[in-house]
Amino acid sequence: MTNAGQGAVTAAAMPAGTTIVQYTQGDGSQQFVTVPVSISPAGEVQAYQIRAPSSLPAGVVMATPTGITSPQQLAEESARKRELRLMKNRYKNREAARECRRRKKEYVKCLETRVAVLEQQNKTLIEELKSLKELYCHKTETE
DNA sequence: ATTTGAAGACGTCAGATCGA
DNA sequence: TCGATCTGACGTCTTCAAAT
Repeated sequence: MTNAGQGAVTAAAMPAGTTIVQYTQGDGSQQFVTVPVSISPAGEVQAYQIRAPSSLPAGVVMATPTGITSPQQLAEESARKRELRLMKNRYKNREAARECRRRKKEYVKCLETRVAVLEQQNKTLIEELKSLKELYCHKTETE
């Protein structure tokens, strides 16, 4: 594990040319993503350096390449970028879906509460109408 | 104890919407 | 126009009660 210093980020080397990047979110929770990198036999990250772009959420860092020249490397690099972007999208989407479901549940709960209140009001009004009718009938009978 | 079906939670993708 | 966000739809997994 190496610590990049920005937002408590750590990276663990994986066997198949990937690394697991651990990052801390704004709320302090830990998240993990796998990122393809080239690792030297000594376990050092060779083709990437760690930096923290402003477009990422607080605590998230992204690996960027250094010294890439050939078209093949460029293609690999864009594929890696695409993969990283998709991973980020998936993560955000996951969170958004959770939040969406939470809001939906809350909304349904609110509606149910409103239905209960309105049903109670309806009952009360029916009772009131009933007693007023009785009162009216009684009055007309005595006249 | 095992099986089965319903209900709920979750992750993912695609499309809609909105603000810069 | 483009990126970010929201949400509906779909498939999968888990849990739990009822049936066998």
